[in-house]
Amino acid sequence: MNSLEAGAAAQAQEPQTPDVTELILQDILAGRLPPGTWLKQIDLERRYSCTRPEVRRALDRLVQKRLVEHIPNRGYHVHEQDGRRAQEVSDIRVILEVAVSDRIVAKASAADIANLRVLASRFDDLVLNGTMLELYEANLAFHRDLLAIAGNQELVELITEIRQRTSSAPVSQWRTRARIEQSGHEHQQMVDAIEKGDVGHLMELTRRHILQA
Amino acid sequence: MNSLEAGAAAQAQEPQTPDVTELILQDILAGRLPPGTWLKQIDLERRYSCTRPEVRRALDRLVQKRLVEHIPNRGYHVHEQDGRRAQEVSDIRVILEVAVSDRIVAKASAADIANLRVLASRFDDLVLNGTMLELYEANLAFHRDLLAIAGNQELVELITEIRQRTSSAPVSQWRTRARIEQSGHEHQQMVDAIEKGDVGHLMELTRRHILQA
DNA sequence: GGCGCATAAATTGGCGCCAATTTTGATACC
DNA sequence: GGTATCAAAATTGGCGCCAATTTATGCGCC
Repeated sequence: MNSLEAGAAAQAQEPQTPDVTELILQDILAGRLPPGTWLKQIDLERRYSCTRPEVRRALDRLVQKRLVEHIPNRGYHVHEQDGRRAQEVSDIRVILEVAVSDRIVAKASAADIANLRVLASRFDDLVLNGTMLELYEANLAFHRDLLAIAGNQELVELITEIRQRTSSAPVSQWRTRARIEQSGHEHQQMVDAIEKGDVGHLMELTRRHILQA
Repeated sequence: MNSLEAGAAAQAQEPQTPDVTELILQDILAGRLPPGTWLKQIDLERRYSCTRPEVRRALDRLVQKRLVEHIPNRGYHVHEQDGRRAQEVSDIRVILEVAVSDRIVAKASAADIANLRVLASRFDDLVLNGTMLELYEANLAFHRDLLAIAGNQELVELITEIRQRTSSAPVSQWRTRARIEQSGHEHQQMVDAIEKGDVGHLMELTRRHILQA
């Protein structure tokens, strides 16, 4: 009788109402809507087969997320990538993820480690047989589950949010294939460090991984 | 010709369009709309003398900020305070603010220190002659400017956001007048530590200040 | 007298229209 | 030929209405 989908991830995908906000966000993240693109309401309306109010609500939410910029009586456009902001977000990520390294090592169960290995392997597989977006999502999934071990749910949500805030073109964040493979290797090393209980090593790995990812 | 108010704080107050979202947020923070209160669109429409779409946009934004909860076909209500979440947010604050203590000490100029002393004094004055909300804002202002010294603008915004996320009733966060006076005293001590260049002391003061504030 | 049901009231939420502003294009003038 | 001005087209954004769902109320029934 009563609905029980409080969150947004009840099912993997909702074919009924895929939520326009999420669709536009995916297109921005995938690089299909490059920074600077003007988001005309008419175009979006047609592109996503939705109504005007839905488009407007989605745009307003994306403005709140700082992903698009709104200029009154002019329109909405995809926010230009800000080098300084990206650097600042990386710094924040380093501080937080390094700081909870000890909790991760302390709390990680055998099941947690096994799960991380699966996610790390999935990332490695997608290096060869996957799109950039799939790679991006696999990377996100690994880091989400890694952080979740620390036990601070709010922290997981927070970092997911701020990662979206800057990475307007996550596709271009890994420049070379060599760098991607390196990232995958670092994931494995991080899990190794957790298994061995080497907090210091995990901290250093995390720091370098985030700063040059 | 062209507008230059990119942000939202061009002037101290905008008598033209005070933005309903901000008004509702203030009322929630001030405790005038306690947790659990149902926010009927009709009531808000009349209370803030605005139109239906404005109310709806404001509610949607507050849902994004996690301050109100939305139940489809039922309505919006002020989010109940979650003890676990509040604890987690405090933990995050401790990690971040302690982590940038060294940068604050390193970068603080004489002007910065003078400014912090003014803000700390203002807080102390308001302990005697101010409302709880004024006190709350003065406290926020002190911590904002303190963090700003570290040079990471994104960090300042982030902490401002997550502080709003939980403190549905900031009025009740300081239980006794003695605790408030203690907070004011701690502000002064933190500025002293910065002036002396004592990073370790600032870190310890910050940690305690946040955890029991 | 208590419980269940049907009807009515209220509230939410989707949708479209029209005014205000801006941009673009053409025309006339220097 | 370039520039300023004016008009037309396009886009944004405010506003209200009406259907769908839920909640409250009163009536009949057990």
